This record gives sequence, C-alpha cells and structure tokens, in this order.
Amino acid sequence: MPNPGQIGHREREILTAIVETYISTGEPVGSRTLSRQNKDGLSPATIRNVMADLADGGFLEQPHTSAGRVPTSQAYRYYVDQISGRATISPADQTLISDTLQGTVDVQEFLERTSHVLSLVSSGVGVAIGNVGPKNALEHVYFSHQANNRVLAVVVTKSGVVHDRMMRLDHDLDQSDLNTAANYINENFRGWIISNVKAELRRRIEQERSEYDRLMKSLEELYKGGALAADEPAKNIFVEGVANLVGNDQDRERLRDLVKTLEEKERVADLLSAYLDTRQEAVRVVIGLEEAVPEMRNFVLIGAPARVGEEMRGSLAVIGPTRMDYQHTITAVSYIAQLFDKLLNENT
Amino acid sequence: MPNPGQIGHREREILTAIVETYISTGEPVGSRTLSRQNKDGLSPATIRNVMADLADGGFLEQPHTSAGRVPTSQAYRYYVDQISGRATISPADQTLISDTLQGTVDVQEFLERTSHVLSLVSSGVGVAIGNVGPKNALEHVYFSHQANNRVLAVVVTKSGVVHDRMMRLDHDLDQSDLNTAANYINENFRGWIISNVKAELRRRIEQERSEYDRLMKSLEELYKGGALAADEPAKNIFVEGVANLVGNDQDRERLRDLVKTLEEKERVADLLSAYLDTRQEAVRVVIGLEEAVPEMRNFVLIGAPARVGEEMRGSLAVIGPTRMDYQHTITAVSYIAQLFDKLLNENT
DNA sequence: TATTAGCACTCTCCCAGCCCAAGTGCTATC
DNA sequence: GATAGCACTTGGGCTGGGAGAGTGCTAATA
Repeated sequence: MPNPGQIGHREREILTAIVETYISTGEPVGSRTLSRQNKDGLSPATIRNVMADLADGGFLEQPHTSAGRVPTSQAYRYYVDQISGRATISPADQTLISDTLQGTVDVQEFLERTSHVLSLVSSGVGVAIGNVGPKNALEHVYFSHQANNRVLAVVVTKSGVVHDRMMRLDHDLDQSDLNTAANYINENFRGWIISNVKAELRRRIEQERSEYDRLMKSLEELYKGGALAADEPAKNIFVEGVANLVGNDQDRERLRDLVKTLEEKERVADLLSAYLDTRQEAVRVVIGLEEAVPEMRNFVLIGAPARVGEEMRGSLAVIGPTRMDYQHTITAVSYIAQLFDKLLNENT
Repeated sequence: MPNPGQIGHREREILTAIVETYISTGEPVGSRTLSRQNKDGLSPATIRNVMADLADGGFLEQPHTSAGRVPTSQAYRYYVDQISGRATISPADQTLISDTLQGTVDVQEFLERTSHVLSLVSSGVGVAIGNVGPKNALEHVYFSHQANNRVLAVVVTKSGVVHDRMMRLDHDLDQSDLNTAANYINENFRGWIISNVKAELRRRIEQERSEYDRLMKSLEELYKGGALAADEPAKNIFVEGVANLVGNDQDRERLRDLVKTLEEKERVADLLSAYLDTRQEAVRVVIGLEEAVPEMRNFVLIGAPARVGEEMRGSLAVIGPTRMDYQHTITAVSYIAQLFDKLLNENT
C-alpha cells in the first residue's frame, strides 16, 4: 500500500482533477484535456509525467495503450477522503429533504420517504432500514381468534411499532381464552423488554406444567406459535430508485443481476449491516463493493447508521455508480442521519 | 376492424405459427423459415401469398421491405383468443406454485409470495394486490400514548388485518383517556362495519357536543386524527421480478421509464384496477398497454381479479413482454386466482 | 383455380480496409 | 524541473463490397 505522503501538492491536484473530470464525462481523461482545463497552465507533457507517477502508485489505469487514464478504486478512495472535510449541504438539497420529511409522524413513513428522497438527490438507489431493536419494551398485546385454529397476535411496543402475526396453533383456543391470556400478559409484563417477557413466560410455563391450568396451557400454545416474535430483528427495508441505475452504461447481464440483488431486500440489509456499525460516527463510503457482491462492480455504498442517542436504530444509504457526485450525496446522507436522530429522540 | 371470419383454416395455422416462432426467436419470420418448419409442406411462395393477405388484414407488419413479418397487437390478440380454450396448467408449474404458497397463513404473506412466484413462472413482473375492502368489520381497537401529542392507533379487523397509524393530535390525551375511548369503541361497536362505526361515532359526537363530556372530547380528537382510517382502501401492493425486464432488448430510455413506473406502486395498482373488474370471471389479457402507459409499448398485462365468493378482494397479474409464453402465464395466473379464493374462503 | 417455381430486386448485416483523432513514452532542449 | 517535439499505438468512424434472407411478381403446372 503506497504511502499517501508520496502524494505531493501537484499530484493531488491532478488526481482530483482527473477524478472529477472522469466523474462528469465518463471518458478516460487525457493529458491534453487536463492541461486545457487546468488553470495552472501546465503543459500536457508535465501532466503526463505526473500521470505516469500516479499510475505507478496504483491510482490510475489505462483501458488500452493509447487511451486516457481512468481512476482506480484507490483513487476514488483518496478523492473521497480529500473532500470529506469540506462537506456542507446545498440549500437546494436541504429544502428538498426538509420538505419531504416534514410532518412525518411515524418511523415507517420516515424511512419510506427517506429512501425516496435519497434516490432523488443522489441519482442512485436510496436505501433506508429500520431495526426493530431487541430492546423494545412491551406496551400492549391483543390476540384475535380466526378460523381454522388460527390466531392473530398483535403486539404494540413502547416505541410505537406494531407487529402483527398470524399463527396456526395445534389446538383451538376460543376468544375468551385469548382475552384471558392477553390480559395476563398486559397486566404482568407491560413495560418489560420483550425478550425478557418471553424468558419469564417460559419459566412460568415450565413451573406450572405439573398442574392443570387452562391459562398456562393457552400461554404455552401462544408462546410456541411465536406470538411474541416481535423481539426478533424484523426489519423495515425500503429500497427505491432502482430506475436510476438503468440509465447507466452497464452491460445488460450485470444490470439484471444487480436489480435482482436489490429486489432481495434481505440481501441489501445484510450488505448495509456488514459495512455500517454503531461505533463509527459519520458517513461511510465503501468503494470496491465487487469484493462482496460481484455484480456491484463499479458501484459504491455511501451509508450512515441512524442512531437514537447511542443505540443504532436503522441505517440509511445510497448505492450508486462510482461515477457519482460524492460531495452531494455524502452531505445528503449525513444530513438525513441527523434528522433521524432528532425525530426519534422526540419520539421516545 | 376485419372480420375474424375472413380467417380461414390455413390462414389461422400460418398466423399461429408466425406468432409462436416470433415469440421464441424474436426475429421477423420469413416465408422460407416457416415453410421448413411447417409439417404441411407448403412452399414458401404459397406462404408468402397468405402472409400478404394477413398483412392486409392488419395482422402482420414488416420492419422493412426485405425483412420477415412481425405480428401486430391484433395478431397477439387473435392468438391469445385462439389458445385460451386449451388452458391446462403444467405439473411443474403447479408444483412450484403449491410449494411456494403452501402454509401461508396470512393474506399479506400470500400476496407477497404470489408476486414472487408469478415473476418466477412468467419471466415477467409479478404483481399482487390486496384490497382492504370497505366492508371490514371492527374487531378491536387500541390507542397508545406517545410523546409530543402523538397517539398510535391500532385497529384489528374481523378478517385479521391490522392497521396502525401514528397521529398527531391537537390536544394531549393521556393513556387513561385513551383507554376509556378504546373501551367505549370496543364495547359499543365490535363487529360493526368500520365505516358505519365512523358514521355513528360522528353522530354521537355531534349530539353530545353541547354538554361537557371528557369521553366525547377524546373521541372527537381521535376521530379527527383519523384513528379509524382503516376503512380507506389502503392497499397492499407487491411488485416483484423487475429484474426480468432488464434482459429485454428494450432501449435504455424506455426501460428506465418502465422501471420507474413499476416502482410507483400506486400506478401499478391503478393500472390493474383499470383493466380488471369483478364482473369478469377469468383471466384477462390486455394487449396494447402503450395506449394507457406509453413506456409499456410491447408489454402485455395478464391479470385476474382475486375474488372471495362474489367480492373482489385483490388482483393479481403479470406484466411481461408481448413476446412471452402466454399459455404458461395465463394458466398460472388463473390457477393462483383460484387458490386465493380457496385460501380466503377458509379464512372467513 | 389454387399452388408452385423462378427471377429480379431490396435491404440489413458483416467484414475488410482506411483514415483520423487522441493519447502515449521518450528524448532533447530551455 | 518543465516543456516541446516526434514517432508510435490504438480505438472509432466511415466506406464499399459481398453474402444472406426475404419479397413481389409472373409464368408454368396439377
């Protein structure tokens, strides 16, 4: 790995210029073009020398002998690190984002709008994920009797998220059994962390097993049916703006695979959780996604954890082509991440 | 509009052969090719004559003078009408569909899996929509107090669908106000059609307005906040298999517009409801979508209403290229539509 | 009379050949 | 150290000439 210190002032400037030119044109950048647009008035020959050095350092590549240079992942990496300091969001973006997210009153909707607005500002794919953390506290449960031994379980958590789950049970419980069970849970466990409720419930069921107890029987049935699965990390995953990718000059095959991958929302969620974690504060730019997901060659992920206080409650990201407006997108992602914290803090 | 009676036996056979050949190859079909594959051993010249007639009748088109013929919308229409009689589902499809849908215990999941399996069997986009009909009966409501004047309303309907809605109210109601209100509704209105609940509630609120009544105040707040919006035709819309379209030899521009349209699920829902209605029994094949949605040139919609008894409770459809395996897709759509009825009938 | 064979014609696709523009590396010079 | 000059490389675009597939028309045929 070449020492970034090797990069002097002039190198840096030329590299930046190459990356930016390539981002906006998509054509390999030649020494002549660069010399013309560069205010410093360096001659093409000089620039060629510098380019040769940069190519040695692994920052540039040539599609073929007589073509211009194309930035490598390493160059993007360097470029992003360079600009990441001077990030201030444009007023236009700010207005758009605020207008879109204003008045959202629940998390679901916030996430959905976020993925939408991200896809708008970035010309990439906007992703927003909400983690229903395992630390959710129970507020209220309700069980509804359905035909064919089925029961609908509704669990409301303190943070205002509603889970519903249709279950098929081994034995038929009638609505009054269900009400009794729901009352028992509501009275004994309101405010408990859901996974604790499950543990305690399990303990009590075990304990009482010997005696015949209709209530405990019901609870056991419901427990086994997964009535309290609300503590599982069920995720709300919103992916939007796939159409933005279609404009890209990808080959068809890869594009199709990419779209397919993005349709499998679980995979997108896994991808994000692989690269974003709570500890890291700010926006993260992942270049070189093809190592994890081959069809994402030439794509980058710009994401941030969405925290409420210390706890990670979601993630948001843009998946877009390496040739994208990084500054723009990074600031937008970071801005929304902050809004998220703000919204959910007043929520709790 | 040419009279189908004009089409004789030979014409029909040749037209069918052209459509099928074109579907499988994607190339304009020439007289020679056809003559070779046709068992009747007609000479190319004869076939050319017939083709000329069919072209006059508006069934065939030529991309350019010396190219083969390509079927028009009219030809597809005719072809589909021809084959629609002999529709029996293939065992392979049947197995795949049954395996995928087996064990689905709630409607949501059924719809999701349906859209998935439709996209699998048809190489097109699978769409499944559930209408939460206005005739839903109330089973249970619950209101949860949240920070900042917000209230979470949870409404469970008899058919086992759960609606939740976060609302911001003008005045703060505490949890005990909310419980009182919920109890009032549960005790008075269980089993009522939700829109009737709303009407009656409104009436009672009006009536009691003169006197000061804390309960009525709460109910009014909640009502105005939209607590009982569960009767609105909120829809579950599942669209899957967009990746299948990318393989198509569309021009980029149109493909992008198409993907964009499919991402706006509301529009997809509108499209379906425009073409499918309760009265019609079976699968409907809509050819010539570009009249409604320009970017859908060369696409067809194969859809069916999903009924439970007489009532239309959803729709399912495949949106795919005109060049698709109609027989296959039509039978699959029809098969799933029947399963839907079966599943939800035992549900009610 | 319906079918077929023959023929001249049309059009697209593909390939080879050619030139041009853009870019490079190297060397000599300022 | 920066620049100018020069010979060299390479992909893209343009052209022209088959080859192949297909057509419409006319004349011959069962």
